[in-house]
Amino acid sequence: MENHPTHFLGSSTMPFAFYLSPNTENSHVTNSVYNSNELNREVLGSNREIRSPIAQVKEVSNNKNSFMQSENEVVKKSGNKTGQRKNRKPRFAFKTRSQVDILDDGYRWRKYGQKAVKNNKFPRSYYRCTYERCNVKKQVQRLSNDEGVVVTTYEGMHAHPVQKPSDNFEQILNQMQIYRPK
DNA sequence: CGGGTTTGACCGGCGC
DNA sequence: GCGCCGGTCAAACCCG
Repeated sequence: MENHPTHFLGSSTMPFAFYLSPNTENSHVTNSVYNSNELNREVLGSNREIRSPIAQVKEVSNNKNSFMQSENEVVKKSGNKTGQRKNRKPRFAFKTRSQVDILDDGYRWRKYGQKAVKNNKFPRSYYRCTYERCNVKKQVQRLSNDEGVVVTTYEGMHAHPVQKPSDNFEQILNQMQIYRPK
């Protein structure tokens, strides 16, 4: 994983709807935030040097999901010439304290890979949105030092409605959707 | 049978 | 160039 300069997003710009489904009753979200340094170390298991200065970690003061954006701007590494970076999409990650790995966010995901993570006893799972031509991906992984915490990283944004109807949780969904930027 | 998961192979970027 | 590493592919497999 390369350097992803991180831009912490305020809670008013949540790019996707998120809600907890009835079968994740053991879940509740934490309110701590990682920047990409910590992400690299703790989540991605990388101990390589951090190269890019990033936004400060900010504690979220409410009880909502905490998340961050890791944006793929062009960051010139030392001695790098013309940016031959490829299409890296923005990433949004947040931590959730949950017993289950699969957080139901209303979209349908198909798992396409799983990899062991260095310095982590838990594997990382890769998912892709099954909506036609929707390219949103996410990866889910559990922290090895705090196995009650699940980190979900979204890549890209859905440009389509949620596919899964939510019965009595629809209100929560709608509440969360007010944070969607136009 | 259709859709999702598993899992080893494969690929491309990067550091040495 | 070589090997490591994160990410993806895809065939086999599983399951309702």
